[in-house]
Amino acid sequence: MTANLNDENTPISILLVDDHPMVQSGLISCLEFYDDIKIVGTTNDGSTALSKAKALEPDVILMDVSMPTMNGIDATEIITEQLPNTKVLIFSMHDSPEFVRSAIQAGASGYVLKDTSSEEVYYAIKAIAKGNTHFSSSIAKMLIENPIKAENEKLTTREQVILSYVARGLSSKEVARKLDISFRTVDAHRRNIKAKLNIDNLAELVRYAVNHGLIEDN
Amino acid sequence: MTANLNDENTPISILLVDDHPMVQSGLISCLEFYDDIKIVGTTNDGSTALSKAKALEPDVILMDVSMPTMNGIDATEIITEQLPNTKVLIFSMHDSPEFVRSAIQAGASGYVLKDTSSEEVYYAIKAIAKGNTHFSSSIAKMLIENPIKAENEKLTTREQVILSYVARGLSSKEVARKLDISFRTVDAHRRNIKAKLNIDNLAELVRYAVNHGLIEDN
DNA sequence: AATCAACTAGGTAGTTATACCTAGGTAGTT
DNA sequence: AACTACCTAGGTATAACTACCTAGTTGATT
Repeated sequence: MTANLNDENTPISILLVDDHPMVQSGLISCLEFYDDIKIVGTTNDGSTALSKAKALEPDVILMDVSMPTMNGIDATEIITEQLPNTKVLIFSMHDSPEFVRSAIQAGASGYVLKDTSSEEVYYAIKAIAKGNTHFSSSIAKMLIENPIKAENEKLTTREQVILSYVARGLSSKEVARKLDISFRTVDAHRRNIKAKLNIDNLAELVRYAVNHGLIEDN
Repeated sequence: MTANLNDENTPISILLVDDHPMVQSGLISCLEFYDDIKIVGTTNDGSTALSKAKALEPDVILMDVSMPTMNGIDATEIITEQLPNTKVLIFSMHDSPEFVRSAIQAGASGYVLKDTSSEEVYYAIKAIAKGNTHFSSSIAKMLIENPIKAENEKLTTREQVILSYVARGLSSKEVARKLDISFRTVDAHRRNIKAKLNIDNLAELVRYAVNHGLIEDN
């Protein structure tokens, strides 16, 4: 619980991205205690996070997932591609396998849940700034129990799109019109999705979509 | 933005209930600025909130909704029943009509979203401590557009049972066998449910059931 | 060049859901 | 006694979903 200096003299620069003012305040008040890390900017949305990241070139971005106009996963994907020296630490309340998997595939170096302590957030920042990774213990456990599915068991991008529409209540015909494909194709995708997930009714499919973040829960 | 004294000399006592340490820290650091309110306790779960509320008898409880072991709505229902002098202000990121309606019916005096500023949280606390109510503007707008349903628009017990089976993935025939009634009857119930909820497809019905706790979200 | 995964799409048939209709029995209220 | 809400259930017809089948195109990999 003591303030540490990192190896170099310059503290780790951090950009906070979170649309909840209280979470921002909490992070600021908890992290300002450490003098080897320094918050150089804050913002509350993925798209402004892009411009701020380019302007500030922070060492680490603490990134929320659900935000207006651009979510944290999409922002992470762009940032890690354009700014290879900037590491992204996801700070989210969602612990579903799909969210975590998406974050990792988008290039995030770590994933901590919002119910973790400030100490752990600090250590996670230090770890990923050094080039390592850090995941909350429950996330790590989940990744072990629910390993990233074998390639042939995952839903493809197209299947996820189809499922998200179906779970929103669109019929196969409506999805077909939306995507400008035949309803036969939508039908085939639905069958493949259900086969992959070992589900044989629409209700469970909808619950799968809700539980895996394929759909907003309004 | 100046610190105010309230009418009496004793500040408003507040119990924080939120399972996110950063949100707690944020609220503490933002609210300690005002000397007419005082945080007398914090906890991270609904069931411990009950015991702390009884022990501390705070004027206001700032209550999160989604928490482990007991959610904020259930805790609010018990607290407002047993401690009529304690007001509950829901502090949630969920803005769906169902959550808000449940909170109000559970006896909450106000509902603010987590993306609101510390000033608004402060004013909300002051308002409900005086016996008034306070809702975030988007919540208030939503309540006007989507008014709380009248008693005759709520689902009956039988309809809830039917819906819970349907949302689990059972067909009308299967539900009929389960309840030992005709599938025609199940069908009629399904139509009535959809008419009441203004929903015209199974997917939205399932999501309604999930969002209303009619079904475990495994 | 061959293979494979993904996306595409059609045929046929059976099941299920949905939308209309009507209507009887029961329990509680006015 | 009349009214109402609720649960019950049948008829009919259409729309949607589901399960089988086959098969072409594309793009990446070997």
